[in-house]
Parts: sequence; C-alpha cells; structure tokens
Amino acid sequence: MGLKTATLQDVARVAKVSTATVSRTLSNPDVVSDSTRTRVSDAVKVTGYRINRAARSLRTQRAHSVLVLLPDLGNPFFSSILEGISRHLSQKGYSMLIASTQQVHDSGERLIDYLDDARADGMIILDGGLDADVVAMLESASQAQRILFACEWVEGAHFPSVRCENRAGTRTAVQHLHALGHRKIAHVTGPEGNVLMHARKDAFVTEIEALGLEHRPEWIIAADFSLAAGCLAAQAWVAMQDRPTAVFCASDQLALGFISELSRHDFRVPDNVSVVGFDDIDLAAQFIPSLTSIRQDRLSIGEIAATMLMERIEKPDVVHTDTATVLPVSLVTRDSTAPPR
Amino acid sequence: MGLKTATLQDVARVAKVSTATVSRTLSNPDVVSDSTRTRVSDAVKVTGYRINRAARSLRTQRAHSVLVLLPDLGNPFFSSILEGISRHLSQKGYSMLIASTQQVHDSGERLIDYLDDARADGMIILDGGLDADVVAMLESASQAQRILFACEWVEGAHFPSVRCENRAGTRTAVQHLHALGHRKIAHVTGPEGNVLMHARKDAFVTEIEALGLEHRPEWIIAADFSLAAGCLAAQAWVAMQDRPTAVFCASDQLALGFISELSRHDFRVPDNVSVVGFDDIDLAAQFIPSLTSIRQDRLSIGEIAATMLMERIEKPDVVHTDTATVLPVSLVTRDSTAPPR
DNA sequence: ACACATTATGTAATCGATTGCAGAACACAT
DNA sequence: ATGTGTTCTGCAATCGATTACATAATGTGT
Repeated sequence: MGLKTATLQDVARVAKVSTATVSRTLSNPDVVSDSTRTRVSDAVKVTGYRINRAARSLRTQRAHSVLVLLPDLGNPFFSSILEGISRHLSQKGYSMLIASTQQVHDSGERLIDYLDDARADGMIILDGGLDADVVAMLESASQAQRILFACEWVEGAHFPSVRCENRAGTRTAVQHLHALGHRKIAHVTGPEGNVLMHARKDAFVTEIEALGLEHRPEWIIAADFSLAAGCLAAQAWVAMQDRPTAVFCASDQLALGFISELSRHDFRVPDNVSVVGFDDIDLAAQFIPSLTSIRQDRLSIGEIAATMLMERIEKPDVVHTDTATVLPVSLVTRDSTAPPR
Repeated sequence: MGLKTATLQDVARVAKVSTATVSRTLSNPDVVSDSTRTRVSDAVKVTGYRINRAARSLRTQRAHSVLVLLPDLGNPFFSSILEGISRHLSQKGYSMLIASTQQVHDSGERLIDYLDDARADGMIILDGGLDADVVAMLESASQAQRILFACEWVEGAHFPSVRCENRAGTRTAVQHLHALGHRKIAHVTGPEGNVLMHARKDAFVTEIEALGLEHRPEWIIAADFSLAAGCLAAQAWVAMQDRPTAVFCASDQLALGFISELSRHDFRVPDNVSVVGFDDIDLAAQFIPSLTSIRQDRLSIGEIAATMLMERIEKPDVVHTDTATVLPVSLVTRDSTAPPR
C-alpha cells in the first residue's frame, strides 16, 4: 500500500483510457464496451482505487450523508431508532452524522448550516423541543424539504414526521386499566412543553371523560420522562389521602422509578396500585414486577424516517406533503397491572 | 434566502477583493489589514456566506470528521461515551459519523474505506470483538496512526486505547465482598472472547486466590453482558446445592437480570445473596434494591479518546506511542451488598 | 533620492471526480 | 462510394476553497 490512495487518473493510466471513461464505468457500467469495462475494473483492483468522497461531493453537490439530531446524546432511548436509520442509510451508501441539538445550540452553530455547508443532504430531528425561532429558520430555508421529524415533532410546523400512535396507545392503556375494574386512574406526565407529553395527557383526559370516570386535577402528576421524576411522582401518590388504584405513566422510565420508590414506602405493585408504562423498553420485561406497557417499534420508526428522507433527497422534484406517518402501538400486558383489591 | 448559498467568489465580489483575500481573512485574520477585514466580514454577513465543506475537504485533504464504530447501535451502554466524544469534536469544529461494525461488515464495506475515501480523518472503535483479519488490515493501513480504541480493545494490536481499570475495579469488588465477610463468591462473566470479560474474569480469579478463598469451576458462570443472561445465571445459582453467598457480575445489566430472576424464585438480595455489578449505569441507583457497582466514567472515556485522536490527526509528525490510557474506577456501595447471614 | 525590508493583496494552479459536447469508429442501407 | 445512425471514448470545463508565488504599496535607514 502506497502512502496515498489511487485517484481516477491512476486508474485511467493503468487501464489506458481517459478519466471520463473510468468515471462512467464506475457509475454507469452499461454505457461502456465490455472490453473497457473489464480493463477498468482490473485497473481498479490493481491500484486499490477508492473514490474520493470530497471530490465527488464537490462536483455533484451531494454529501451522501444525513444528519440525525437528538435532544441529548446521553439518552439511551434513541439507540434503536438510530439503528433503524443507519440500516437504511448504509444500504443506500449514505453515512450517518450525529449531533445533539443542545450541543449545536451551545456551540453557536445553526442547524441549517449542516445543510448549507454541504455536510449533509438532509436531517432527521428527534427533538420536538426546538425553539420557535430555530424551527422558523428551518422552515424558511431553501433546503426545508429535506428535513423531517421522527418520534417527536413540532406542532404547527410544516415538516413531515414519523411517529407512533400516541393517542391510541394512551387510550388502550386507560381502557386496559378500566377493563380490569379500576375507576380511579392517575397519570404521570412527561415534561411540560413536550409534544408527546401533551398528546398523551390530552388523550388520557379525553378517555377518562369518555369512560365517565372520576377525574381530579391532582391525579395528573407533572413530571418528565426520567426515572428520578418517577420517584417523585410516587411520593406524591403516597402523600394523597384518596389514592388512585392505577397509574398510567408517560414513559417506562417513569413507571420504573415510580414502582421503585413505592416499594421503598412498602407499597406493592400491582397489589396496592397498578402501573402502565409507555415505550416497552428492554428493561420493562425484566423488571420486578415486569411492566405492562405500550409498545412502539422504534426500529421501524427509524427505518421509515430514513426511507422517507432518502425519497425526498433523491427525487427533489416530486412534491411531497408534510403529512404525519403514524405507526401502530400495542399493549403488552405483564405483571404490573391487576384488578384492584 | 436565494436558492443556492453564497461562495467565496460572491463574498469577494461584494467586498471588492480577491477570493484569496477572503479565504485568508476567514482562516487567518491577522495577515490582512484592518480595513479589508471589516469589509470582508461585512460582505460575509450580507451574502450569508457558509463555507463549502466538500470544497475545503478536497483542497486540504481533511474531512473534519471522525468515525465512531460501535459493535451494535441498539446498545444503550455507549450513549454517554458518544456524548463525551461529541463534546470534544464539536468544540474543535469536527463532525461525528456513527456506524456499527456489524453493519459495515454486512454491507461488504471495509472499515478502512472510511479513512481512504476521505470521509473521516480518524476513527474511534468501541468494539474489541473485531475479526483478526480486519484488525490486521487496519494495522497495515497507512492511516493506522489515526485509529484508536475506547472502552474495549484488541489484545496484541498496536493501537492506543482508552479504558477503565478493569482489573483494579474487579479487585475492589471482590475485596468489598470479602470485607463484608463473604467467603464463597461467584462470578457471572461477559461473553466469551470479549476482552473485558477476560480482564475481569482473570482479575477475579487472581483476587480470589490472593485472598485464599474457595474457588470452584461452577462458581464462574458463563454469560454475556445482557439482562437475559443475568436471568439465566440466576437460574444456575438457584440450581446449585452449595450456593455462593455473593456474586460479582461483569456488568450492571447482568446484575439486574440476576436479581430480577432471583426474586421470581423467592430469593432476596442482599438477604440471601449479595450482588455487585460493573459500570454504574443510571438504573443501578434506582433499582430495587439499589445496586452496588463499580463506577466507570464513560463521559471521560469519550472525551479523552476524542482528545487523543485529534492530537494524532492534527500533529501527524509527532511520534505517538500505542499505549493504553487507563482511567480509575470507584466502588459505589448501595443496598445490594450486605454481610452474609 | 536610493536601496531594501516589510506588509498586503492578487494571480493562477491545484485538489479529484463528473459530464456536456464533439468526434471517432463502425455498421448498414442506398 | 456516400449518407445516416449508433455506439463508444476523449477533451476540457466545472464544482469552491486554499496557497505558493509574484507584485504592489508602504515604510526605514543612509
């Protein structure tokens, strides 16, 4: 191996053709004759030629990569979504860039720069909590049709999104508890301002009312999606004089924190209270008690988001609508829910 | 906003200077006069100029990005390491590419291509389980000095690595159990062939012998790092006629699965058996019982790996040694360990 | 006034791949 | 032999930024 990799010129020299022919052979083999095709591919092998992506990007105005934006890199919730995205991208010969909206913001960069400076051809945003001015800038950008949201989204923004059935999932959870005989049901919410939190809370209230169940303000416990918030919510539950017999938590993490903290106060799940989570993370099945949850297919969300984005990148002329693609969820019944005593 | 972003030429035209001067102003402001500097920066603002990274990459032979390779994107263990890496990179103006060794392998690409085709300037590998021939190819590559391992590594390969004190951590765990009075201590291992598994198992055996403790083959329970494997290990423990009073698990996931499964068999931790994990993941503190663990600072591992890599990329002339940087770990004592009854 | 150093700017080549256009080579019909 | 069409290949411009080198402008010392 030499110190520098071979270029098209080197291949052309070895194959005794022009660089144009080599380029054509590689990107569009049908247009060259059989003999040149074999001569060129032999030369490619001999030289160990690898295309220089920077050169191609410059010429074709395509970065052949996609940016994925997370709210927070440290959050393991997104791993499978990334896996789904990456699967589709790598199959298409694209690379996956990762950044967190937080870090981009802190470093004074602008999200749109990634598109403007030819680093990425499109972006998938997994953060519905973007500032309004950031969203406005993205919408007005000339590249706006190469942006989409997955899992989360921004209400009112004109971007397509891929997400799970948050409302239907919530309804299913409440109906499950109701069917078990629960009549006093509480909800531990996600963080204020989060779209998922709102979708799930609204659907919760709607369903409670539809079922004609009792419905008190203090039975909506404000939290965020974290374990720690689940612990605090449990303390709030413990402190109530008239305790709900079932709790629907807006995330599995919340539910696990809730159950953990309860057991520190000598309450048992599902004996004293039934608990349903949302997401069906790996741990839900392993926890003691195992957690009844609403399962969303994060791998598919990633794959579909990537597929949609590639479609928009590769066919810029097609007019795409900014619709929401909504994936079904399912109830996974486990040990954390039971009829009230 | 126009349809295409401004180029150096556009800025030069507006500022009434040459493109060379604009380029110099941006990359090396000191060499131009005050008046041109202000004229140019005004022109940059007016035109909304953004540098074209493809063009710069082509000219400077720098991609300004780094590839991070994970064994498996779906595994949440790596999130904080990514966060650490990304922090350092984005501060230096670099982007972070992510891929899984599995996917790269499956798609028929070669890892070294990322370096050869100018997509990345260096790579951080978080997967010690690479095939020997892949490692050999990487070692013989001309770009080999821009590769390093983090967390895991490959025994015998000449790459620098950043990792935690696996042996010392293991020793600490065993000593903790010993100090509590345990004399029969088992070990649930990581997956066969994994370097971390070997380091921890070796250190375990060494320490058991150093303390003069009893030491039986069946007290080394083969597993992998997953929750599910922890459950199986628990079944193995339950099935023993003479049960160890303490267990050191090679990962927190293992430990949590172990504890979960035990409680299904009506054994309690730490009453019937003490359990120590490794990693100190978030959940360790929240689990019931909270988990005694060996804490490793994954954020720092990421940051240090990124720092070392940047050093090697930016100063290629300096001769770097392929040493291992080993970060300290600490024992976090929680409720899953207690003196034997 | 002159030689010489210093600073600031412009000119033009360069990185490596792609592609419109033109021309060569060949077949086939008249 | 001439015209027409088809297939294949090469020439050369191009993408946008960087930088070695040349040159212009300015200052300094004698």
